[in-house]
Amino acid sequence: MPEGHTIHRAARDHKKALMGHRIIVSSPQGRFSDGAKILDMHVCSSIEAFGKHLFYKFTCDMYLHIHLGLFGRIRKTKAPVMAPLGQVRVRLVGGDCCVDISGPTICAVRNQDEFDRLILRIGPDLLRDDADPYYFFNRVKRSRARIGTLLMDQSVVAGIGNIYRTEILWRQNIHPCTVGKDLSGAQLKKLWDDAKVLLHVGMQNNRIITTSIDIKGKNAERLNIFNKTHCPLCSETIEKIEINGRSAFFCPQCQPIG
DNA sequence: TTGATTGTTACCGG
DNA sequence: TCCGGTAACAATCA
Repeated sequence: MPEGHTIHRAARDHKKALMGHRIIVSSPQGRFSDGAKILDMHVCSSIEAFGKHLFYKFTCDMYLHIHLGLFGRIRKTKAPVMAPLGQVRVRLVGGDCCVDISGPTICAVRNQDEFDRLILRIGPDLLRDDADPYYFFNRVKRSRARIGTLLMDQSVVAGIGNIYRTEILWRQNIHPCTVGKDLSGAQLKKLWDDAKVLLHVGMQNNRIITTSIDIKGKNAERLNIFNKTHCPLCSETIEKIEINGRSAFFCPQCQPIG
């Protein structure tokens, strides 16, 4: 479910609902009792997203670190608090808000030092104002890896997942197997700018939208070629390949190998 | 029951 | 040192 926009959206929403409140952190299924005990009843002082990582900071100077992985979900509900739905690992209750987190691959309590080291590993985040595009350009230009691999490497650029990878490369007419070194500065600048726009659109709408078709229609197509059979531009048959174990799609006509 | 899935890390071999 | 492949982990749905 989550690419970068999901996490940043959650951070924004949860800030309004949880910050400044005393928070009860619990593990309804008893699957994360260590974190729950440490953070019980402290005030939430900030919530921030870095790429796909989410950090809730508490006044006891500890962070709750969440990464949803492939299957994780965040559900926010209003009081009264209901029985948890599915395998809820952590529940945050404060103000009139209840946040349930299920299926995360990372769900841990961090101190300041651990937080600082984690942040260093994360590349420029397309959804953060402080993101440095030149770091991304340089990493790609020096690399012999395929751009399809590099876009998913969160130390190169943070926030892009499997669906955005396919869609962004199609929009820029770049074959996913093109080697990083072979891309021009102009191509990389367009790639960065487009990715940034798409992630912001995703955050606004709370869903991935990469088509320019009217997004208000309920049945409007929201993706161009991901999981599709034909290219919406040239009608060519879309090809499916695996890159680093994940499916990638491309149009052989619109995305010639560079 | 099986397979697929909007993710990441560790480890190994070339 | 870089890059690709594999396994492991997570939860849900068709």
